[in-house]
Amino acid sequence: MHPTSREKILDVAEARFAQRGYAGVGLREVADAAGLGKSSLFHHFPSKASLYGAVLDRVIERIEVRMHGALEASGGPRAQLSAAVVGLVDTLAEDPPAARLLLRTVFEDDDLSPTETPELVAADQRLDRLIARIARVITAGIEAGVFRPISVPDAIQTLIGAVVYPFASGEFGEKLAGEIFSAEAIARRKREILTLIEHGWMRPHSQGEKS
Amino acid sequence: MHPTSREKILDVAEARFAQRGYAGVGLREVADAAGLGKSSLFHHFPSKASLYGAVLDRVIERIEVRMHGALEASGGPRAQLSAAVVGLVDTLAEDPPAARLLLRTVFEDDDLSPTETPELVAADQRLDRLIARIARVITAGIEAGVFRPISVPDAIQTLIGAVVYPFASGEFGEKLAGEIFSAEAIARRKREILTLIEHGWMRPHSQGEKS
DNA sequence: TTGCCGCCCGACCGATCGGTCGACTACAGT
DNA sequence: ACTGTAGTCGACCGATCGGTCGGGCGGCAA
Repeated sequence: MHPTSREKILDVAEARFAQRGYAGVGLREVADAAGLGKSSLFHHFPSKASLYGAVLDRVIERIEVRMHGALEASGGPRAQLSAAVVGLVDTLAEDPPAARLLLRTVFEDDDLSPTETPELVAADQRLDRLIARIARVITAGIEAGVFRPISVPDAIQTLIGAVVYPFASGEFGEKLAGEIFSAEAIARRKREILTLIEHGWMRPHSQGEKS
Repeated sequence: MHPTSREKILDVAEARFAQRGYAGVGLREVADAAGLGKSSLFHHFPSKASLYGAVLDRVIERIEVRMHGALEASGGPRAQLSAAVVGLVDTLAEDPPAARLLLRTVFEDDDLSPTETPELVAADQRLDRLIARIARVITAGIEAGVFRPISVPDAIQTLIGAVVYPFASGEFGEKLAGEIFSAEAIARRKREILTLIEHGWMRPHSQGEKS
């Protein structure tokens, strides 16, 4: 309802960090947008890096929650991976700044990685667990003969690039393909990825396979 | 041999902008790395935005040169698109900061787009022409029945995400898949994209098609 | 020799950066 | 009524930001 100040700060910080990047956003700007004085930010977060970490952790947590069910659901690796991709797309679509924030974070390995901010290492670990789970599903699919013997890390990189980037592409993407977050665009993205997985990674379908 | 000061500035600025982003890089840092005083930068570029634009334009120009031949070569759309992708991967591999710089630029639409820096609009136009050419090849492939009737803008977005992102993923990508710019990694990326295109976008191969 | 010009420099400008400090308010427990 | 505490604030800190200015230095033409 009335979001707490902390949540309000996280919301505006997420949008700003996604739009202008870590170095490009001033705490003054965040505070103003949250309706607070700059000093008040430091009562909720000890530093700028910590605020960024908290924002990032919250985003990754949302994705984790959404993909958890899909990855552990019954059904073969094929169904699990498809459901996970759909869940990821849905999460990114519901939280428009998320995709850009994630990719920007990957690019900031210099400014952010060496930092020992606890929120950042928490977010890192969360992401590692999530990726490990996806890798496990793909590996299982290969061993079961459902997937071609592809390189798992490269497949994950392709997945990230093909799923996350379009939702982070902003004005450029809109000039190319129209409204990014429209229902049709989201559906097109799911179809694009799913057919790519289907034809590119799966073996030609033989009857009686568990999907 | 002895690069001119202007080229030296462009080189170090490209690396720095890719690593830390537009807002994250100070001109002092660029000048020092180029072995110059900060004031000297302004004798070669009138502003920071102009320097960024010149860096970006040079990167896009390299890609344009490399892909031009592939896109206009004889052979069907299938061969043209494959050659173009290979050319893009090679260019990104030879100029490691390029991928990250390109994606970062896409994300900076706020700080950079409204700017009327001539170098930036030149880079923009260059990129537009390149994308239009790729779109034309894919469209031709669909009309010729070689490709499935896919959404061309979405296919291009997928291509950008799957080709460019992995080379921009830095430490994260290396933790996942090892050295990004090793010869093997580059070969794996080509294979990954090519098979994805082959199975995901092309119609099942019938004899006698011009490839 | 003179004068010009491309290149480089240190000093300086106002603005903004992340972060600190001390004080003030409102409410909780006792 | 007293005290502690969570939350907010404006003023202030040193550092750095992009950018300007005036002058120095070396080669080249007249």
